Amino acid sequence: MADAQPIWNRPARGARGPAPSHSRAEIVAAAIAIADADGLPAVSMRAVAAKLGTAAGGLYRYLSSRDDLLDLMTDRAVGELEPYHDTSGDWLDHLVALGRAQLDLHRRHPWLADVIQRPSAVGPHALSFFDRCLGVLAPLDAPTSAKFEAIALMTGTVVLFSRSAATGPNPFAGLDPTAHPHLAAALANPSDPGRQDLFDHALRGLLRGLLTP
Amino acid sequence: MADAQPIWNRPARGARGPAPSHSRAEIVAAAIAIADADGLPAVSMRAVAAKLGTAAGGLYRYLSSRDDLLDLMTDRAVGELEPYHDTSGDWLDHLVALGRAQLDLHRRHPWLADVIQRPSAVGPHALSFFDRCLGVLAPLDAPTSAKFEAIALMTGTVVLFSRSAATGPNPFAGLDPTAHPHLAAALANPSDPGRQDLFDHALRGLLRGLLTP
DNA sequence: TGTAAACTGCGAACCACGTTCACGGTTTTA
DNA sequence: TAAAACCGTGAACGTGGTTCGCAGTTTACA
Repeated sequence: MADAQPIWNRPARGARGPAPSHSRAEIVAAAIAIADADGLPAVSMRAVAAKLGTAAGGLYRYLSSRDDLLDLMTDRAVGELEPYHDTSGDWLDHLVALGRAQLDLHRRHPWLADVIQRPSAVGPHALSFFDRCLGVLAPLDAPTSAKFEAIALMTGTVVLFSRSAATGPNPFAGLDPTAHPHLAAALANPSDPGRQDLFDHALRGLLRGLLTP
Repeated sequence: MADAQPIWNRPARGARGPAPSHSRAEIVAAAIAIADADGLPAVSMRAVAAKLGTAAGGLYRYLSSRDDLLDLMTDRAVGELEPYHDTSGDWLDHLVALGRAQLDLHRRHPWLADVIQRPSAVGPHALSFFDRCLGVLAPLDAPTSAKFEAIALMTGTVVLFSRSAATGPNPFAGLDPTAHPHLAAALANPSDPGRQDLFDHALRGLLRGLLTP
């Protein structure tokens, strides 16, 4: 009953009692270090507590659930996108640059793709990012709903490319060419252009298609 | 060591011994029923086994892990998209129609969004769907990589809309207007056009932007 | 100043989960 | 007919999130 509010609006500690040995920031940092090194499944309460030299149950003095921890991790990582420098020039260039920064962030923290979609993970830094994108789009005359979709799908594109970079060999091993003729034909000719600016090109096309009449 | 192959290439049973009381199809149907009713976390081995009136350990005669079960569930659900009727007319209209069918599928099985991204979930029906999309795009003169991205992002759009329909109230409750001015302004004027064809419009814009020079 | 309330870290415990295993019974192969 | 392969069962293992009681510590208040 103590957490009717999301964790960002909850105070870290009360007034009485001894000073805590740790802090939310310290716990979140340890959890992110584990996730960066060994992946999200390795982020167990016991592992995080062990990295801090404490017991698992003690973490619940600082958070009320593992989901809270994931939310804090997410928003802290998103905070690495700041500070945002000033807006100038074309909105499309600017938004693509924001998307590329987001992609870099996801490459640094591959676990982000697995936690970022949960609604509870929208924290203050995520709001700042969202607000920033809307600011870039402000001079554009497009319906608000279209701008919302565009930003959401930009993140979707980031997740897509981040995941495809982290995945192993393609899942099309040993498929039947007669059953899937078009797929076989497409895989036959490796007409990949420069893999470098594939992301830029895709994101540009997406945004232009979504925000241009 | 028995499952070096993905589960679709593994035989269901051996030659000797008594006839099995169940089948993979029956198990998958029970699991899907549970997921549809109570969500993906409710799909535990024990719950699926209980619905079949058997013990949890017995399921491992048919599958080798819970991930296998999720893979089978995914591909079976994707199979509901078939049969595909003949191609005719504009490629864009056709692809949007495929996307809408995909969205209907995700509304019927909201848990799909949480399992569809895993690489191991690409089964024969998913390959058929992919091949079908490529067939629709065949007359189009665009690089293969662009077509792949477009199809992947189409699925991303479906997941986005499916999730936003399933999510509760918006996560922008009680935000600080001074900290996020653009966001507050955007939320102030409810300029939502008809929520009906929002998906169609977004998907059209996305595909056109991605596949048009 | 003293006492009660609120807080701290700690460890044991609970429960659910995925998975394994030995067992007795059943069907096929040789 | 005997051996081999398979079946379902139920108990068990290990791990995970979470709860709880305990003893010690700090603050608020009379």
